[in-house]
Amino acid sequence: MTNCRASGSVPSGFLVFTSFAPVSLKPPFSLWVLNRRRQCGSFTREECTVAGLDARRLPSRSTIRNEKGTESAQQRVSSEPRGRVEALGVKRGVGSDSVGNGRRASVGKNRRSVTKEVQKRHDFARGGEVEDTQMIENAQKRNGQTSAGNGSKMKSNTKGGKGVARGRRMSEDEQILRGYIRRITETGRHGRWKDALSLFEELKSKGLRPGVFCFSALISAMEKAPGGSQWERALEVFGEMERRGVEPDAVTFSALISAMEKAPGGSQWERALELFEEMERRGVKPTTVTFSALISAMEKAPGGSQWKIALAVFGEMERRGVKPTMVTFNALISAMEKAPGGSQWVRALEVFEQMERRGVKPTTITFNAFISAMGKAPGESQWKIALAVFEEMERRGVKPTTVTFNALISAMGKAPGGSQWEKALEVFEEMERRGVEPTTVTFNALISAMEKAPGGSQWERALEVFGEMERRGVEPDAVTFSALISAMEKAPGGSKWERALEMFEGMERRGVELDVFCFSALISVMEKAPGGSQWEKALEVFEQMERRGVELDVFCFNALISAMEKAPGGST
DNA sequence: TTAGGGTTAG
Repeated sequence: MTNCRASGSVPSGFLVFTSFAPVSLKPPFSLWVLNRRRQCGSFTREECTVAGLDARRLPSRSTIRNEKGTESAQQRVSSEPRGRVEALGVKRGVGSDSVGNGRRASVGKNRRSVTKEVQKRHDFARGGEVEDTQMIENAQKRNGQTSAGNGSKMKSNTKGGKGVARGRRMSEDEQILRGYIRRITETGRHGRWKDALSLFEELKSKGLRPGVFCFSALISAMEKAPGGSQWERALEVFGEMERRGVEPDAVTFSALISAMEKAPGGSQWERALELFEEMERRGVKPTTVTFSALISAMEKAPGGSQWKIALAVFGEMERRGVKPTMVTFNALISAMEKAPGGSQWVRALEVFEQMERRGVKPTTITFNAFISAMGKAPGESQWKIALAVFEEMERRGVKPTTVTFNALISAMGKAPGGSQWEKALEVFEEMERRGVEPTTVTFNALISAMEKAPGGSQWERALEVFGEMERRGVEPDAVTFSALISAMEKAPGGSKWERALEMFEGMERRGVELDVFCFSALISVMEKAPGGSQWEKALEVFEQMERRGVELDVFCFNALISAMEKAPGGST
């Protein structure tokens, strides 16, 4: 990729990164995150603010105990956004025993607050190879037995619970149940959460009793629903699990935390932390996966990552001797990458170094996250480092993918003053030479790079890129159009507002969602119309946005204010 | 038989 080689001023080789001032990975709040309830009294308002929490809302441990001794985890975890879930209800065919109903049924009944006892049972359950019919467990509970010292391989019993069978034979029920679990997992992986729920209902209707594996699989299916849309239902499933007295394990909690991570519009990161705490209360030991999922939930917090907490979680993981893996480091780099304003790009670099020192091998995903972090550096993208990272990737034989090239194009596009738009095109050409398939995201990044070229000089090229996209049948989306409209705004000699309007109408024709980005861009286009502001049109656009119920933000107001300022004679 | 990581727009 000689075309994209960093210029002579770029330090070659990866050693350049060690020249940065070391940044400690041990944050001051590592303990705080995990024991925040116990310790909150000693924390400053600032610490709480940084963590996104209201100090006044942090109850003391004793308050929680006295409040309601029998309060269930489900209540604590999902008390707020319940309205919507209830309004939606659970799909047809789900009986009274279903996840949609009786969420509170566990309250005060089966809830055991003594975590040790729970853990014993938990250990027992995990120690046995199968427990999903719950029969063994239930029988044990009835008999008041515990798992102490029972390390033998337990096999599930037949229906009726006559004694515990030892040996390799699996009951028919159990085979059927395993089949269901496999299918729930499979449908879940394909995003078919409704099918997963139906299977769950079906197995119950056959008299099979779901256990921890089955519930975890179902929660995981909810977690994998497209767009993270079923995160609340994941909590509901957890509620049913509780109600049935099935003890969740580390896998259950990890899946739940992961569901919080994927919530649309940014993660439910506070709930993820609460789930983690609940896990602690019950004595369920978090694993590498749990911690990684938690870091990811911090990464995806709305409005930019909760990067400090992500570091704190990492620190806690270290303290406990839970070994971070490549996935953990990738999540941590991403959390640095998504810090508000791209402020933590140096830390992304530090995490990468840390990873290297530990002998954890970076993969394509690591490098992608890393390149992306360079592209987001505040003020000006660190495009030279991004290129150096790419070269290093090559040197190590780590294969770049579409995502790699997309991140690289974006980093070029964001170079100071839009100076690297040509390099963005070169990266694209290189991608083509290698037969790496460009996607909508690729073209969007490219259009955006053209839009940012100095003096709006490449507005026509932005249109050309769009034409190419069309020619290839790559579907444009809202991002494409808002970048295009912005390119029209920047044309030298005044915006091409008529073209922009055309694009906007094109969006509607194609059924592309009109979001606040494209409305704001269109308002700005009107403001910059040649010969003075088309302020009346700007106002019209704004009104249309309101009529359509598009959520307004600071950018669209700013755009409107700018347009009004230019109205002749101060008539508005 | 159950759990974790990467890309685009003002």
